[in-house]
Amino acid sequence: MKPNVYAADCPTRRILDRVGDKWAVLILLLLREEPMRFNQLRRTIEGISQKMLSQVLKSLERDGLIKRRAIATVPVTVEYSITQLGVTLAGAVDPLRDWAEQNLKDVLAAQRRYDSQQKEEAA
Amino acid sequence: MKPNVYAADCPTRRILDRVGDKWAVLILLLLREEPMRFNQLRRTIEGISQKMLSQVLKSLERDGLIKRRAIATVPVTVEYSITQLGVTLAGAVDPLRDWAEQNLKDVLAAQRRYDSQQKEEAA
DNA sequence: GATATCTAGTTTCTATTAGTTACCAAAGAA
DNA sequence: TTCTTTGGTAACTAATAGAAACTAGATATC
Repeated sequence: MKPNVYAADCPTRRILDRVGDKWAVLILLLLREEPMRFNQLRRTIEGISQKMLSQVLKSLERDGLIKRRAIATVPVTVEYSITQLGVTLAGAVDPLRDWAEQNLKDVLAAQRRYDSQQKEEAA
Repeated sequence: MKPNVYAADCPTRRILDRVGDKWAVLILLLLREEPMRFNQLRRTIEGISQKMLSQVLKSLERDGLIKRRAIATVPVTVEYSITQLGVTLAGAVDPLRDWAEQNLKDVLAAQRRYDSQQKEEAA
């Protein structure tokens, strides 16, 4: 009864797409360390815009992976924290991050090989 | 000496982006099962266009994750197969796929909760 | 002989999405 | 008075994903 991950309508693929999100995983890993506020996240993640951050936080909350808590201070404080479900997903992402760190050199070397061969063929 | 995954120029993030690619992981998992030809892949992966398939195959080859082998038949046959490096990456993706399969129900439930609450607030 | 088929792509164009910039309200500080 | 802070939103633009048509070269069909 294995779901067919290659079919267009496979619900598992919807989740893989979600995880594939450029910023989502980064945010999840950060919030696993400690709860954080909106602008704190923005400053930590280089290159993310307010709009994207707001958007991704909303979708992560919708998926039940993080929690949003607004505190009535002035100006208002909004704290984001990871949920139990989010922690398990972050755990599943760890092997991937480890792989990236261990194999980065090999990938870069492969890219250089490929690029120099392409240049050769063009000449 | 931990790389800062949250910095814009972190090379590890380049790889996470790569893995985050919608089709790349799907193709990698397929080729781990058995080598496949271009149109065979296209038919198996529902919803992928020829352009995207061609593009993703090229970038996977560039990263040294798959191999391309053209056989001089008529019409020409091109076989794609996974490399050793690709196998290790696919292995790191497995926990993610397992997580998706196990927790899909919870995610969908969270989405329904969120959506109905939004509708309530709008009313 | 003209047309259709297979292969593995590329080209062109459009729709969607990602990202940038400017702006909002409310309150405190300079 | 203007500037800064909070956590966003609205409008706009750049980048990318995807749809559809086209390519080549040889073989099969009408």
